[in-house]
Amino acid sequence: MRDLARAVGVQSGSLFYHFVSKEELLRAVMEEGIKNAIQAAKHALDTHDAPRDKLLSLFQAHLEALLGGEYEIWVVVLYEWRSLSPESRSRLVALRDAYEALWQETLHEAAQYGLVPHDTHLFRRYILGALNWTFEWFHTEGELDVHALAERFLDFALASHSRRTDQEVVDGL
Amino acid sequence: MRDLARAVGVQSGSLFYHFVSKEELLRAVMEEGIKNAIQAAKHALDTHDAPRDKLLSLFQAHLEALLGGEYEIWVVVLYEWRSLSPESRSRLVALRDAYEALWQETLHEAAQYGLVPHDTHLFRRYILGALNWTFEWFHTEGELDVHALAERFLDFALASHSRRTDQEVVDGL
DNA sequence: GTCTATAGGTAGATAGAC
DNA sequence: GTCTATCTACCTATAGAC
Repeated sequence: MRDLARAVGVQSGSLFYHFVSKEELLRAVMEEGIKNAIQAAKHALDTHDAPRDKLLSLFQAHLEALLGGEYEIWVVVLYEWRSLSPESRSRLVALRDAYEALWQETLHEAAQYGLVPHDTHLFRRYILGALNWTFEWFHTEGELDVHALAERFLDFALASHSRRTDQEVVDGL
Repeated sequence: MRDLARAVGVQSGSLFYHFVSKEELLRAVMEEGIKNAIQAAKHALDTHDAPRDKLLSLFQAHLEALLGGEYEIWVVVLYEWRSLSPESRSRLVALRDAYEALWQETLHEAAQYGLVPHDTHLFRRYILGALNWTFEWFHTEGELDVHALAERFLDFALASHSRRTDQEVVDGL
């Protein structure tokens, strides 16, 4: 709390006028991060139509949020769940579920076009794991840019399917 | 430190006879975890020959270590790097690199057989991200067992390549 | 090697002046 | 809304007896 107070230029006690406790402040930060991610994902989906384009834009929105510079927000959104009370956690779980529902929907549609495996529930966890873990190593790779990374990871994810011809996809193979 | 002391049945001060500081204890725990993972991975690789079998056994060894019950070790190995001094971190980075080198080697061989993409460096980060993130959700999925999960994730990873015929693989396509 | 006791420091949070 | 001042509790680590 003292570090945060210094960062915004007030005394540590002053923060408790705005947040009743340290945990409430943590929850507020995490909540804002997830809400922003939801908005970014919705915008990405709204501006694309083809299933593969939707998927790529989701990959890009996710990685841009995570790696785009707001390190401090994401380090807590990713790793401070264990510091929350059950009540705070519940509120955030609801938001996270809303975010993952956007993925679920998009993956479900993609699966119907043969782009991804049909077990979209497990595949979603697989993909989001690969994406979230970039937070641990991306900053050490100077040469790679976020958009390029999204495309490479989408290639990895679609591998089997994207190699099939368009006609095969139409045929439902 | 008091919690740990209570868990082993001594007073908190007694722990400092065995470890000069809290950080040294943390480092020792993390080090043991990674060393065990390296041994498990080496054993897995030693007992399999075919590239796909080696890969599957690596997936299984990784997930068994991570999800097999030693929750307390892995929560620190995965998430307490930021608590270490640069010196402690360096020692652990060396160990982690040794572990990842085993993956790199295995993936390189698999790529030569057309099982995985040729950019094994990025693909390794992609796969290990998906695997490590299971730590966040696996315990909530009562029905799934670790070995089955390894197979499903390997399917996701190999998708494109495993669908090709054996002859195509031999031909190097 | 473990104990008791405690030093020295920091944490979250509060009270009341302004 | 922010300040100063401080309370209470906790933390890592140490000293010296056994």
